[in-house]
Amino acid sequence: MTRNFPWGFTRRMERSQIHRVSVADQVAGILRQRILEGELRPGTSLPEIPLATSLGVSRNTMREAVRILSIEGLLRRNIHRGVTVAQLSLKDVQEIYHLRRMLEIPAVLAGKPGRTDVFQELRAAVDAYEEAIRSRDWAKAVSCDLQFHTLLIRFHGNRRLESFYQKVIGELRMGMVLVDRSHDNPGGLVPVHRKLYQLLVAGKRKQCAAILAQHLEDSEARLGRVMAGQGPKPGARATRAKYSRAAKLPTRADGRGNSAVAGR
Amino acid sequence: MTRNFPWGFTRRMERSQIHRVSVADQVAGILRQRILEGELRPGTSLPEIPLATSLGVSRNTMREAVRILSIEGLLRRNIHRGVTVAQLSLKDVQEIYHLRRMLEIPAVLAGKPGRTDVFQELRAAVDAYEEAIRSRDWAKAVSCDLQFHTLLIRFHGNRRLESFYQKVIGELRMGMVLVDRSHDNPGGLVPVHRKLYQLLVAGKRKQCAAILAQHLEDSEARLGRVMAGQGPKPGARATRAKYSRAAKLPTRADGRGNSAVAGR
DNA sequence: CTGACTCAATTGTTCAACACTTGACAACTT
DNA sequence: AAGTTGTCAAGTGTTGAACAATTGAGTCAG
Repeated sequence: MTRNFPWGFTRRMERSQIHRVSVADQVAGILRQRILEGELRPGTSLPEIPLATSLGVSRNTMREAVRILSIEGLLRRNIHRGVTVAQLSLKDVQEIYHLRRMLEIPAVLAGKPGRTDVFQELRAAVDAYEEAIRSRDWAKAVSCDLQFHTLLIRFHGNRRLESFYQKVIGELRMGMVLVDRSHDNPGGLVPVHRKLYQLLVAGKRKQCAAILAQHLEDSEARLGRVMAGQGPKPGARATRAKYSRAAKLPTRADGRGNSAVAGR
Repeated sequence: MTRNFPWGFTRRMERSQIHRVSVADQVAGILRQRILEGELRPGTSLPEIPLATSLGVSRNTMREAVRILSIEGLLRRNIHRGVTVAQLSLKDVQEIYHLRRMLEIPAVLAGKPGRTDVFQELRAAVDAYEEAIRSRDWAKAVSCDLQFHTLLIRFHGNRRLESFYQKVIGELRMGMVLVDRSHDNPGGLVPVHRKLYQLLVAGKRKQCAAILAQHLEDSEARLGRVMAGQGPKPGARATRAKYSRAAKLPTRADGRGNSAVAGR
């Protein structure tokens, strides 16, 4: 239904391009990105006022943003004691991998050859993964890794499940930045993903599921090892976040510039 | 670690019983209850200011509560157009039942005889269900029904999964109040639940799973029929909620009375 | 060393004001 | 009459300031 207009726009463009997200959502998106990218480490304390002024928003707006993220599980809120970036325990990791096995394996088994769209995206994710490894961009590599698995979930064709899975994967990513760049074999997982993809397009679902199960097992074991290694450091707890007034949100008067702020 | 004190309290009681929930959470709990009980029907519009004054809280606090519920999926927020109680579509119902099959059936299959605690709670849920039917308390009956299924999920032993399932079930309940009291055979499901319970304690998991699958199938079909029957009524859309200043939150000066407000 | 007290810092909550959108209605044009 | 353009009220988004409540740390007498 995209009607064409003489001046070259379409109705659809008019609606979709215009920047129509609340400031609180944008702030939440920025914080989410910083947490997921590891700039804000688990356990970091986030006082409202400095955080708000550093982003150039009011305290109320910042509180809304913080609330969004604490409901999403990225922040932990202790009443009258402030919020901190959530911290994954070993038990959390076990729970998350239990979920992954529970959701990803049936997803693979349900992956019908008809979903060519998903297959294409999977292929793209594997390629991007390989490219990220080649250029030693570890952060992007992690993203591609998780993107691949998120796409597997799509075979279930269930929006609620997909958003739940993304939330879970987000928590995991927060734990993985704790692993930092201590990857022992960074590129080792590309062939695994490629193999999974090939088995999938070949329709060999059971074989694919078996390899996936093994892959998840390995992945959990590796993360578990790293987390056990660098246990809780009581001295370094409650790190205070440093703020720079550099990255401010655009004021309304400044214009409606960057629209690529929203998270996920 | 519950130390006893001369005046008869324990440390644990001191911490847990004291009313230490933010007002916004309480407000969210109240609204959640009203939505889930059907007092606020799907599609109802909820303007901030009257809603805030009717509960005796400030507009900001009400916005906090609304934010919580919209992230939970109970409210739908249209920017600059206000919030409405979320409305389930037929597709939503299909999605939810897909999830239920996906989560409940493996849960039953994973139900080991060792979980006597869960078995006891299941038994209690069935009994309460029967009692609710006997006393024709349909709202409570629905609660017991859903409580039974929530307990099944506990066999997975995964907190994240359980909270996700509860959220999904909450949405479903919102749809079920739409069904209203049009239950054709109200008590018909008690024997099914009892049968499920018995098969479970007997360790006959596969048989139990089969009956559960059938039960979910029937349940989805019935809900689908009812929803198809009373389709969207364009005239009755955007109903405005009526507010009575009767039910106000206790002011701080009034005391720290009711602590049973928090949701879930 | 313990316990009571003080005090600064931070969070929870409220209030009032302004900016911005939206939907509806009246006025206007053709 | 139909469509377009002002106008306006109602409601939401955001801000800034204020006050209440809680916490954690420091102080000081016993």
